[in-house]
Amino acid sequence: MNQTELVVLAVLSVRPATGYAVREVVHGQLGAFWGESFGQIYPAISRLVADGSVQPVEGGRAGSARYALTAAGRARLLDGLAAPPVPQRPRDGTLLRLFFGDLLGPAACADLVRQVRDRAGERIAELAAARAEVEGELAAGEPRARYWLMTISAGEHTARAALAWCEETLAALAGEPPPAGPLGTIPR
Amino acid sequence: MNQTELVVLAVLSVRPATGYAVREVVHGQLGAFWGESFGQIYPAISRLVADGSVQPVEGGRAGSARYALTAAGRARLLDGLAAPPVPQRPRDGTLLRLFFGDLLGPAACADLVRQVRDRAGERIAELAAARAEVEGELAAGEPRARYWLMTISAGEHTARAALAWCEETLAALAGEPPPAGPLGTIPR
DNA sequence: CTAAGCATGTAAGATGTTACATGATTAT
DNA sequence: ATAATCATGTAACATCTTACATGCTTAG
Repeated sequence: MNQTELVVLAVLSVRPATGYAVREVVHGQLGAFWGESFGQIYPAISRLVADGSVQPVEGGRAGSARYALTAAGRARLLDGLAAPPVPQRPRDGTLLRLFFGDLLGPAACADLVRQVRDRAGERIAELAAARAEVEGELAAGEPRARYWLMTISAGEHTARAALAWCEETLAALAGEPPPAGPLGTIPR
Repeated sequence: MNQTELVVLAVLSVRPATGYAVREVVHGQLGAFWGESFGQIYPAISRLVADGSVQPVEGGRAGSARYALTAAGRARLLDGLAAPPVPQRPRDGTLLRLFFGDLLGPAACADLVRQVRDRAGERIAELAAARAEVEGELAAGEPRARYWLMTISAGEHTARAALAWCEETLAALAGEPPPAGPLGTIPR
């Protein structure tokens, strides 16, 4: 089972849904740490139907199909969740550019860092809103909300760390301008 | 130009190298935020030779070729670095499993978090060693070291944030055991 | 000599993105 | 009506991993 099939099974374990709705959940609820496109989700659902993990059920609008987990699908989901997470290949374009910052220059580097900072700021606001909502659901007696809060907290820690790093790095980029040799010093 | 070609050009901008040595640099110096396999690097070098960005030069052992940036390659490198970083699709298998933590159970979730914590701890140690080395190079007059330290600092902030989140999350997983209804309370 | 490390490359298959094509339903 | 949103799917292409096959060089 691949990662896309795993997340589709997980989403369908909550309630039956159309392919479109699965993607909505992935973007909305899991978007902070997971992404899928239609081009992956629809073929994944086809495979899951073919292997009996999932079956179409009533309840959608005409011309659309909602899918529900079968018992076999639930078993496969639990297997997949129990397997160790697949590590993701690291690929941070900002840090790559910063590592070769002497080619790009300090001003362009500062621009990149400011973009990271701004995105982290927006992210913190989004996560605060999500936290408020999920805390409400927890208070309303939704026991899974306690797990949802852990993932929100992960995002918050990460975003705050990014913010702190950005401030530190912007100071470093501004405070020690490139050794362009101020008049009076003799570069050698 | 794709991301692999960009990083190959960037590495070759430092000094000419074999494909094998490019990969060594990517793993060793950039490994904290970038990854490439031979299956990507060798074809990328072929394409860069074909389009004149890179050319074979003398200096390797027999049967191997070292490659150097051409003027055109340097121009393409600067273009590529100036382009906005390509955002990476998020895919955190640990957070996915935690989000659906009620399916996996609190004990398995705690195991996952402990693994993240242990990896973060190792990472902090590695980064401390890297920092010491790069600070030495900065003191020895290597001006690019100041950029290298910024990327090390990013790793440190991220790893410390991960550590803090893990401790918090382990406490949450242990402190509020699953609402299995202690004797005396009436679940409804 | 022989093992470890240096070095190159390809082929198959998995994975993932993007754009396109199509059409139903709902709200304004 | 008509625009926005819901909904499904495919085809082309790009990307990436993994395993395999091969052989040189250097240190012990």
